[in-house]
Amino acid sequence: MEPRSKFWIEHQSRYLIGPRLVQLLEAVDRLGSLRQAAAELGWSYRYAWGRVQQLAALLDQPVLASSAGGPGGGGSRLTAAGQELLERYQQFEAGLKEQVRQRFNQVFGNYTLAHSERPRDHRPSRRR
Amino acid sequence: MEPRSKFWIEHQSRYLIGPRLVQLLEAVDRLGSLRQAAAELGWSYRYAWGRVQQLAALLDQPVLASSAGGPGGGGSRLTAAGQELLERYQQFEAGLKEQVRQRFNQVFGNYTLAHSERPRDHRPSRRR
DNA sequence: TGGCGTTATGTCTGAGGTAACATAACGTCT
DNA sequence: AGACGTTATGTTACCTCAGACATAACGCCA
Repeated sequence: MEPRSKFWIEHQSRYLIGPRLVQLLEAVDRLGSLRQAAAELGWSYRYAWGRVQQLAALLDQPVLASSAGGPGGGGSRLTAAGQELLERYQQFEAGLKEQVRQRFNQVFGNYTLAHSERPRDHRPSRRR
Repeated sequence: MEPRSKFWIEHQSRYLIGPRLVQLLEAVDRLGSLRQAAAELGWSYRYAWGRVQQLAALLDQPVLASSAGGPGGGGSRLTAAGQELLERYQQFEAGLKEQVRQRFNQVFGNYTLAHSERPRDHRPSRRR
């Protein structure tokens, strides 16, 4: 048994950013290209572009500074706003998964799935 | 901006239980009827039943002890296994949301959505 | 015996999120 | 001029899952 958790941030009750979009921004930052970043995550470029646009619309400012054409065909870099949001989210999420894991171990450390125990009051072979 | 989080537990990489299913089990425990519990959460009985079956299949043992017919038309109670899983999950989740909120405030407490700042190097009116 | 409220189960639909397909435009380099 | 790799964008298809609909069976009670 494994604990799972997900953390994200909303703005005006609309999804702003979460772990997957952050992964995308990290990849763009590292690779300098939205297309390459999408490919690395196994996303379609179209989808990745849409996610970035959605974020930019909610922030009311661009997340990527992009150019089509030019050396290498063009590329995308993070804007200062995109960079800052990325870094803040990374700090936000850092360690939280570990806290979840610790609490899970505290609570479920001595838990055994009961089919390894002998059941006491169990009607015999009443399988549906 | 609001932090959001979700916690659940998997077993053999398959979804076992999370906040919504726990809500259902709590309601069954309180009301003594799966149908009434589903109604309280706004679920269809069919859907609630399916969720419980899925959990039981993964646990390899029943979660509810049910009877059709009888006083009140029948009903469902939690099995000991269901009860224990419910209680452990409740302990697991308790307080975690608060920890998330605290970390969010630490990291984003002084964050201002940038359209309230004056941008420095911004091409004028380059709207798409 | 018929009504009632429940459990049990098969089947179908709808919505959201993801991916795929198809273009167009851009700028550099050969 | 043409090839290349990128950004930009509309449209379509799909897949999962939440939920609805329909039906049967059960056991008490009037």
